[in-house]
Amino acid sequence: MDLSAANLNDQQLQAVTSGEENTLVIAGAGSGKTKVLIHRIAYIIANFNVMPYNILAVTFTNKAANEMKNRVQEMITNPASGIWIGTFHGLCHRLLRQHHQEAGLSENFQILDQDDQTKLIKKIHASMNLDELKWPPKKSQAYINKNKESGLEPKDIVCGNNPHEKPLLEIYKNYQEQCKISDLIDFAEILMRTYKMLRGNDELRHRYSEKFKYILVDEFQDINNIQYMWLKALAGLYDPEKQQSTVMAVGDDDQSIYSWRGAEIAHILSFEKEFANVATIRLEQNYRSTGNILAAANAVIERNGGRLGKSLWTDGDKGSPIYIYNSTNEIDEATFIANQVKSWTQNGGMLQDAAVLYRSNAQSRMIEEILNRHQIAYRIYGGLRFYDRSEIKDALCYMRLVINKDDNAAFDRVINQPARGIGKQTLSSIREHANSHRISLFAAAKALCQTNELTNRAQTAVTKFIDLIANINQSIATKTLGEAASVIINQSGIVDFYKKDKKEISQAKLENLDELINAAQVYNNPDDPEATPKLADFLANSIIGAEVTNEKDSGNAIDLMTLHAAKGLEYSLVFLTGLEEGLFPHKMATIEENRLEEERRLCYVGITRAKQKLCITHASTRRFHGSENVQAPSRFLHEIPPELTQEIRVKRSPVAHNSWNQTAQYRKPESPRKTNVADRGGANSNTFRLGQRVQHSKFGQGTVLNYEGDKSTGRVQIRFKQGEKWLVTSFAKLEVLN
DNA sequence: CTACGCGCGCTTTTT
DNA sequence: GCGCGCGTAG
Repeated sequence: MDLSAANLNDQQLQAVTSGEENTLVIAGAGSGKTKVLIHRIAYIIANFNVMPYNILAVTFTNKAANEMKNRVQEMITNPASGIWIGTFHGLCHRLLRQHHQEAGLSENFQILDQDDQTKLIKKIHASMNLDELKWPPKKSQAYINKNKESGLEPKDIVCGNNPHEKPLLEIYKNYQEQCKISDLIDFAEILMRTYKMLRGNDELRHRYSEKFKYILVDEFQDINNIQYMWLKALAGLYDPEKQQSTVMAVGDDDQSIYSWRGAEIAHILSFEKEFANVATIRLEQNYRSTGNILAAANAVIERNGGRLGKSLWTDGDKGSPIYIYNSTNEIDEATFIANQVKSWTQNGGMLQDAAVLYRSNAQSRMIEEILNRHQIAYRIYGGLRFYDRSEIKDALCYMRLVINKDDNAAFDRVINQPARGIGKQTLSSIREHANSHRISLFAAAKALCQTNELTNRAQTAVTKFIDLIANINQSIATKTLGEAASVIINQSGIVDFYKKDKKEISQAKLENLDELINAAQVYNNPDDPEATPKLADFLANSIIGAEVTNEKDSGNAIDLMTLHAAKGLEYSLVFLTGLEEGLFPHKMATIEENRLEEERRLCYVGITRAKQKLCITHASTRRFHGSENVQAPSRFLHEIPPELTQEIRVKRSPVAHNSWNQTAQYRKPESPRKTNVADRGGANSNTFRLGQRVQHSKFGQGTVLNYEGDKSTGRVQIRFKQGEKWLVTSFAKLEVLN
């Protein structure tokens, strides 16, 4: 295979062409790790006399998996379809579907997402009469997931009479029972069950470890216990007498930011110890950022202890200094960003080459508001996913119920959506009957109707619902997936429900439902593209296989996102905001040293997103949870050598906190993507006049006292009953009354 | 059943 | 300050 065209540096080449030994690639930010991974795959196929189906490549996100699939496809001439490329969850799910019997699941098992899981746990708490204050459902959820991530089922846990754990274990048991009744498995269970299936089934384990002669794992620093054990099982480590797979683990200990999700960097060390003959290669040459940015990143991350050790370098220029701006408050911070973005675009920069990063989502509000005010288009990256929208989840739950009437989570969600007269009382009778007979809610509902144990009205409504599901089930029997989706969505009543409502939002929901039908029509099982698409696969895929859509058209807009969401991305211009003690590093993380180190890694991730220009901001005061706080600069700011930085001071008219009301006129965007809509006010003239009467959706009627600018760009002061407010007219939705 | 009002809590969230 | 979840009123 000719690699000369690939332009690999020595270390990259060494990784790509390593032989049959296991390899650990410590890949710094921007060091070309995806390039190494895909060239490695092509190299294996060309040089090791194996077929694509002998290769397994694992990632964490669907986005990464899809990117790898596409790039591999481009590189190799014989079709890559045989390669298993996917996320841990996607690949495990594929194994479970293929071997559902061995895994103890039925053919159409479905997946309980995080939301469903929380709801189910709450129901269990209620049925156990637990005090929600003493036993927060969140704690139970964490307990269950943590144990599953360690591979512990309830039967594996010994807690004796420990009063702190005993009820949790009881909840875990009940939860598992409920999942079993409903034929549902949660995210953690996908992994645990696959691992247990492989561990407990020698024939199956041998088959797959022989199949996957080469295994590649991306983002290895994020791997959790069960994922690591799964890898060991597939690589043949539990079968020392057999030939073992060749594993390449690629990761960056400095970018481990998901320990709170169970990721453990220690697995990198375990990998070096437990796998035979591990060669470690470091990719330290950075092709992304300027010298100053890398120097800052290195200086910050050096403060962490216990690193594997790595120092990024570039043969490019130092570039501009790292700009630091100390704002008076968060309004000033956002205004500064808006102005900087303006001069960036005025100097020929593109909006989509810029990003604003923040530690927590709440910080985006003010930035959105000011960007709106300045007519700068932005997108929130990592907002609500298509499949998380309520109408879509409702539709999916109808589909789930149609293929499996025992799916309690689905039953719960749609039994009275749209409202069909089945109230709390009726539901609790159903639930009680289901719990005492250990049957599903659907079965319980049916039983209660047959024995006339409900009020007449309730019985009629419940019977109607049961018949509805049965009828739909019948009518889709011979239909294609797309037709079935359409039938289910239309007959369920959700379409009529939204059609009756003339609000804009309902219209959008109807469009989303159409889009879902569309998705069903074009769906093909990525694991088995030849097969006739099945509803069960489509449903599962919508939960674990769907890429987090950040809307089709990226358009010319600046990206706003959390630091966590930024991992893996790069921008010419990056604003790193809110570098203040308590916010970043976050207060909750400053108590323990290891959590502080994770915050520092997060900072490292943030800095290394920037290609050319990095702008760090911190506010002297910031409004939080409703009150104003004095903010000290983040310790991370002091960790950047001053010679790399340049403090920015701007001439500005003082922006006092209350000079205009910063929240009253804020309206939450309905879509993750948001571009500016100028002049949403309902009036026809483009200016206000003093004394004009106006109507505001929240504050009621008021009188215009003062105004600045016109309706599309300005703001207006209005006296309402509850006081005087400055509102930004482009989004205050004011109606002129006279 | 829906609409409103009150109280609580509040980091990040690949699947 | 805002959203949510729960409780009560209509």
